[in-house]
Amino acid sequence: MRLSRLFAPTTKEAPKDAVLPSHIFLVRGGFIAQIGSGIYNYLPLGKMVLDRIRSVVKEELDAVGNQEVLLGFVTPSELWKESGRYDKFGKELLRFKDRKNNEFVLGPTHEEAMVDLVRNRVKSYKQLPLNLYQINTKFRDEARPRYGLLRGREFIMKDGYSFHESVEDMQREYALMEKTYGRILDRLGLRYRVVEADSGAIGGSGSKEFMVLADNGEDDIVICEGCDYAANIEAAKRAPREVDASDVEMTPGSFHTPGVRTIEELASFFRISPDFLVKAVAKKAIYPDHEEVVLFFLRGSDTLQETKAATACGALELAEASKEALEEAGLVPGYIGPDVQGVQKYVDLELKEQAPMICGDNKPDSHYVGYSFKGKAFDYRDLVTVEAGDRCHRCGGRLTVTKGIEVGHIFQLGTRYSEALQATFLDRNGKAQPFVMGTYGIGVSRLVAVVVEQHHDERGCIWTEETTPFEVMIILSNAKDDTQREYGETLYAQLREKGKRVLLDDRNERFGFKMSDFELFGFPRAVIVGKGLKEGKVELVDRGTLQKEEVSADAVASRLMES
RNA sequence: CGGAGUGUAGCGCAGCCUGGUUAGCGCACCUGGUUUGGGACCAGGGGGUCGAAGGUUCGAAUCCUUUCACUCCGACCA
Repeated sequence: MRLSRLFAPTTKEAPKDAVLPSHIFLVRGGFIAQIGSGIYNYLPLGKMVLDRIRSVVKEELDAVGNQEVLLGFVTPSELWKESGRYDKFGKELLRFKDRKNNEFVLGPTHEEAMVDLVRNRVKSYKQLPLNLYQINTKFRDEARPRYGLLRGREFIMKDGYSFHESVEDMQREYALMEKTYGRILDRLGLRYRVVEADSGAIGGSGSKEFMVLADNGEDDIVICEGCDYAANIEAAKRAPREVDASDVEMTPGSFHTPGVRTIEELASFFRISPDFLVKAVAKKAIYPDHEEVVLFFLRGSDTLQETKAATACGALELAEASKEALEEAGLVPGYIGPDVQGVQKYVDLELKEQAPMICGDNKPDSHYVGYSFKGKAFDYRDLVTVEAGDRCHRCGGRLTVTKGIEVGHIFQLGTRYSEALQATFLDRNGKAQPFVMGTYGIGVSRLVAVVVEQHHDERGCIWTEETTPFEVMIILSNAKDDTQREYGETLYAQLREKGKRVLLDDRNERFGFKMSDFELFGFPRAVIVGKGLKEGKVELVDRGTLQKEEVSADAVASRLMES
């Protein structure tokens, strides 16, 4: 390709709302362009990167026996009603009607569609296992799209679904997918961690996320310094915090505490560590058909993890509970204690058997001192947010918290969808059984941004070998110089003949301009054809290090074929 | 979905408060020339329904109403 012919409009200025390097450089380098909120066009360079990532994904999946299909992007709402997700998915699901008034959705994920494809077509255990995937456009009407390709509304995802006759076989495939996803990310040149995850709305038992480590990540992940434990903060566990209660003495009873409502106020009022206080967190739990106030009790020094809390009470989501809602539920804000009646409540596991504690007394201006959880039958759940410095529940090592970007997610799905959609097969005994399923996703378009997020400098992108649109760029320092031009053309033809993906910058521009574009594009290396050519020399530039190396003009072609 | 902003040339912005001839600036673009190892210079040039609709007015980019889009903070987010 000649740069003079390539549609790659580079700019000096970034769009004013672009903050992340990936967003800035992809737009400035002419890889992508926004067409609507959270919707992007791919220009030739962006499309090349996308295709390279897509083919790495495809190669690795096909190598382990997965089969590619392509499902309709538009899905009849009927299927979503059948699975029960039509109501649950919320506003993210874009719904619309056709001319005949039939309802459709733009697929945000395709469990329903894939199960529908397989049901009544796969009828026997002899046809299992089966792992089908697609690489397709998805649409989620995100409340607030941002960060360029990282959180768009329209995006491209690889989503795979496997069908099995048993949980054991599904788990075998799940493990295989974990390995395969690792290989894909390795090939793309990304540093990542596999972390334990919350299964979320999609349902199912085990799930793991593939997190690319990046400062600008939206997810918090907990990593153990001592072993290989890693988890999304939403699912992270820790060893119970050690609390030394040996020299804490309390005489049980109510205590007048006017105006003391928060944990901080309470701690200074009693001159005691928040470890011995019981924090009551009230939330408005939103269910498909109603809303109600739910209480969560945890140690004063801990923070509620909302995802864990939502899972505990089975709510679709949790929202802030207003003071009025609390009072309506018969609660006394600021003075709520675990023995309160008439409200759904959960207590953190680490409070089990704890004593003595100070908690709300469920009446104004009063706390109860010397409270004991010993023998109390609450609904104990893991509710705390793990923090940096906590101890690993496996090895006791120190836990740290870092930022990551989710690029892959694998689920042990079970029979949730096959049952809902009545997708069954005949087992070895001739009995109808729902398929045991797994589901596996990779954010393909997100990976385009993620590669840049992890590989860039202040001048632009630095593509990895597997992701770069071109392996080498030939820069003619002065395109009007016949000697340079002839040499460059010959080298260009030579490399192309040998199958190299090469871009020739034949534009009549100044040297600095071309170098800046090269750095912005971020191809791994360039040959600079310039003044040294008279002495039979050209230069080889490495984009990563920006180091230049003088090479004999005759030898550069063979040098490039090595890399 | 709450709160706050912004829509003027491809991009970034000024002009609006205080209405008044032909709506400006930088970058980009086109032509000619000089340049050619780090985003050059000179000269000339093209490009705008001022987001849209309605209203006030002799007169609206500017004031008013409605509407649409985009952005930011938050909530939300397999």
